[in-house]
Amino acid sequence: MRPTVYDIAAAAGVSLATVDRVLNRRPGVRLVTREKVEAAIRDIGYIRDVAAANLAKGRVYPLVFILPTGDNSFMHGLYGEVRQAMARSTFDRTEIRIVEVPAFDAPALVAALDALQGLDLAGVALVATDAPEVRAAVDRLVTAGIPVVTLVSDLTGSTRHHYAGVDNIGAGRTAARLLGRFLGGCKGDLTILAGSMLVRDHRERLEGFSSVMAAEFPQLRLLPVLEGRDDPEIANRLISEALSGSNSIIGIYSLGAGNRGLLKALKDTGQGRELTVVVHELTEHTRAALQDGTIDAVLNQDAGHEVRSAIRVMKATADGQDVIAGQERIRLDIFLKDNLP
Amino acid sequence: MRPTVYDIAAAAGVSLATVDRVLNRRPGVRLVTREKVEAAIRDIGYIRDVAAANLAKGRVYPLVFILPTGDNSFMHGLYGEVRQAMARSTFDRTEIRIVEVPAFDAPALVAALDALQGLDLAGVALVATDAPEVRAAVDRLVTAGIPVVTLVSDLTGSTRHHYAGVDNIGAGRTAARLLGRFLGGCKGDLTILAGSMLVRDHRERLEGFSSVMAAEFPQLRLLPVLEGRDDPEIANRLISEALSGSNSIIGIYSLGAGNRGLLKALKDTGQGRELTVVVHELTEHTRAALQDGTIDAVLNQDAGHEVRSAIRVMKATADGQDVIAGQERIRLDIFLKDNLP
DNA sequence: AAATTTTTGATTTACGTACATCAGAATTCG
DNA sequence: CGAATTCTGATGTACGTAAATCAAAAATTT
Repeated sequence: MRPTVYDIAAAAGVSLATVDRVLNRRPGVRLVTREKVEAAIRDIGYIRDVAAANLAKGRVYPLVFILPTGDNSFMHGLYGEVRQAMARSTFDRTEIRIVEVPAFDAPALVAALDALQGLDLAGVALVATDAPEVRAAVDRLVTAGIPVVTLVSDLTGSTRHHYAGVDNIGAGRTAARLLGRFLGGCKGDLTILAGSMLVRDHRERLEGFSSVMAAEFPQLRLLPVLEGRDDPEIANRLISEALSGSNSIIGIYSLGAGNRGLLKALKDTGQGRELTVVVHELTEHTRAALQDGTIDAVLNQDAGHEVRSAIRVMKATADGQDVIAGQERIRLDIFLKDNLP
Repeated sequence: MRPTVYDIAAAAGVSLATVDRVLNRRPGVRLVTREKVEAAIRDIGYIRDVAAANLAKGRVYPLVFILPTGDNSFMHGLYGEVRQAMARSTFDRTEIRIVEVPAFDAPALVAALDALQGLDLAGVALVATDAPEVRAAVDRLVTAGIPVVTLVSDLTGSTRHHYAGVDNIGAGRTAARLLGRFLGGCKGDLTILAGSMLVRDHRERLEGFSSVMAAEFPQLRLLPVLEGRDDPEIANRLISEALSGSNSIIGIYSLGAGNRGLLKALKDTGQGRELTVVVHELTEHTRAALQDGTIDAVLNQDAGHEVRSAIRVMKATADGQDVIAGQERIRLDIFLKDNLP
């Protein structure tokens, strides 16, 4: 049988009350006594039964998700996953609140973060816009003792506890190799569509993509990056213009969202052209395009996994536990038309 | 606040004891009373607090993993993951036992399954060998009320509750497309190395691979399947012979385990030849080979995810709860040298 | 209607932990 | 040394559920 608080008391030769004082960092225990109890805890290998403790405490985990607004399928999916997590809140004792902020808007994000100061939260998850002031605001929350995890896009240099998202440099590199190998030895130009260079994930994908392209596929030339702000309308316009303006484009890498617009442009302007296309994020639109051969590969991050992982990590961090590392690694999914879920 | 058993009692106008009798299917409740209580449960939306219930019951989940012996890295990894799960057993109230059976040995598997009859188990997970007698043995366990999940390789037609593994037909198809596209328009022969056609997962991978090859890459010819029994020694011999015997081989698909032997053959016999290689299962050997360019892609199933998923599903099935479907889907991981974890 | 059986209620203990209260012991201070 | 302070113990309640016991009520049978 797993040892209990009673076993600690017996082993340390103290009363239950004292054990409790030590376990819950309550005052009124002499140093020598405290050490005696802590030694007993180690000796008998006591592990707190979190379920029982939570029951006794009536513990709930108030969590906040700060999500960007945006009319693209990926964000819709992310919202959906958070809402599903809210539906499960009775089971896992969470109380989830969603805070919406405009996309790519650092000041708004900072304001949202600072508004959380002083609230009794078990964790904050945010899709980070990469800016020094955001980093500072995150650090303030961390200093205040609130677990913070970044979601989808990281904020390196900050003191956030965890990042629940994919390795975006690796994603960009992978996209480059897929495009490069799929194109065989063909020579030509590649168009890159990004959302915004303000978010770290997009910058990193581009970085990874460019470096593999330069090193291993020199016959492919990268055209200047188009910024579509993850907006289908803008993406459509930019890609249409690019395709109309050049005949040497043989491939496209879309590293952000708003692929609905890209696909429309491919249908309208790219008609009849032999294009190899790799995009990010599996949505109903990209799935259909993958199936009908309009695009060749989709790189994806599982939003559901990201949200669930973020919640697990925030809860564990909140009560000082550790997590199963392998379980919290967010994988880059590569979808061809043959392995769609 | 979430409703409790007291709220049911009040709502139904009965005593706590009666509520308990209904909730735990204990005898001694008239039909009308039972229905009154059940109506109240629905009305107030009562959900049992499983943590509290388990605490009160002192519940543990005795689980059995039936795993094949075998000297290949994938199985070693699987064992390792189960052992890690055993190390976590205090936390999730499991009591895991591993039963070893010879690989590809249906009678042994049947014997192992039947030996579990009558034991008070919360679940059985097995790597299935696909045979009618195994199916029957699994069905017997299911009939006896024990949750059964298949791991890695499925057993369709049986009444197993769940399959914790990848879609192997899709995996084969994906391998075919990767090989086909990576080879550009080249014409030539492909060698296929399997473990055994006795296990469903290998048969399915081959089936998916063959169908995509036939339909979309007619310039590539498939050589007869080599069966290496997931054994590095045998794989080495078979591949060496194949490469020595033919100069028209331009690609290899290894759909089973034992890739250590394949890699040795590639190094010894395949020296200097331009081969495009796709293999299954990420191990230290295939990882290194991917990195140094010996192989081009690795398809993988995350053994850790499979084991954890199997445990979650068995526990949930054991107490009649449902699971988060998306969380239990085992994905086919595609690794290029750029997205290695 | 009495005797019997079946249902139901009331109450208690337990699971492992948290937390509060109060009395008594040990320590420190003056 | 006694008084004040700090520590420690003993005890009880709570969380939400399970499970057992015994008495009382209701239903059924005779």
